[in-house]
Amino acid sequence: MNNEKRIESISHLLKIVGDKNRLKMLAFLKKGERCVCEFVDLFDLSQPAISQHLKKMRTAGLINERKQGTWVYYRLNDQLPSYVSEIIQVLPLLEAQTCDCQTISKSIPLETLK
Amino acid sequence: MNNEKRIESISHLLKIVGDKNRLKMLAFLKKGERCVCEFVDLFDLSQPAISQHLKKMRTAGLINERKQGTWVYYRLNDQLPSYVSEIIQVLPLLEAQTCDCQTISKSIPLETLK
DNA sequence: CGCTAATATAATGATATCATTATATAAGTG
DNA sequence: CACTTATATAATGATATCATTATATTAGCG
Repeated sequence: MNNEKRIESISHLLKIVGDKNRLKMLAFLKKGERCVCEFVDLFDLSQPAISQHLKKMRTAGLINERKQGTWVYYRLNDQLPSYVSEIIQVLPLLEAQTCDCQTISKSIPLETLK
Repeated sequence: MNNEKRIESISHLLKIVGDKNRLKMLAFLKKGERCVCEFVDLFDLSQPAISQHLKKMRTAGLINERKQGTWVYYRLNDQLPSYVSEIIQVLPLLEAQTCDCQTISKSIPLETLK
């Protein structure tokens, strides 16, 4: 890849990572896999906005998805470019703010309840 | 600084760094201090556009300036956050494409010619 | 199979970003 | 001090980005 293309690809990835809400989502994923509905509960954004952010990050290779019935789980890609890993490292851990039992039960896959 | 503010400040910096032309400018600064006129010669951008990009990067603390007569020189700040250093490290070296003697003489401070 | 819940996509409007042209500032020079 | 050169700032238009509302899709369930 020539320099121009290389710089463009870095730029593209940094634009995906650089959005405030997406950074928060990445911070939220630091502790592990999360269900879409957890983002919807935690973030002050509409469900379509969440879905679109997740799609951008998935398309850019930042996160991976796993579908389980109606639910979709996302996790950090473990093969990220070093400079992206470094960014994620400096992000604070972001936890769910409130202990909303309904939310939690919704986010647990059926199997684990059996 | 709370998590929200911290994430916002990271986001802000990544947006400054994430622009394609600014990334190229940072790549161009990897080899050392450069005069504004060198950017104007090398980049396919108007002089005001260059000036505005440099200002954004200076305001964000990415680069430092040194004025010498009419000329203004910029260099990478040597105290960058780790994740920014990492980005700059992976940038390819960007050199002036053509050996334009007029350009070079313009960019050399008077003293060095005496 | 019809209903509900979870998620995705489409359409659209608001705002941010970037580039350009025009103009200002400030230093050097005859 | 008028003129030129280097750089910065202002004004403005084009495009990109982001959020919302509306709608589609898909899985599970009675």
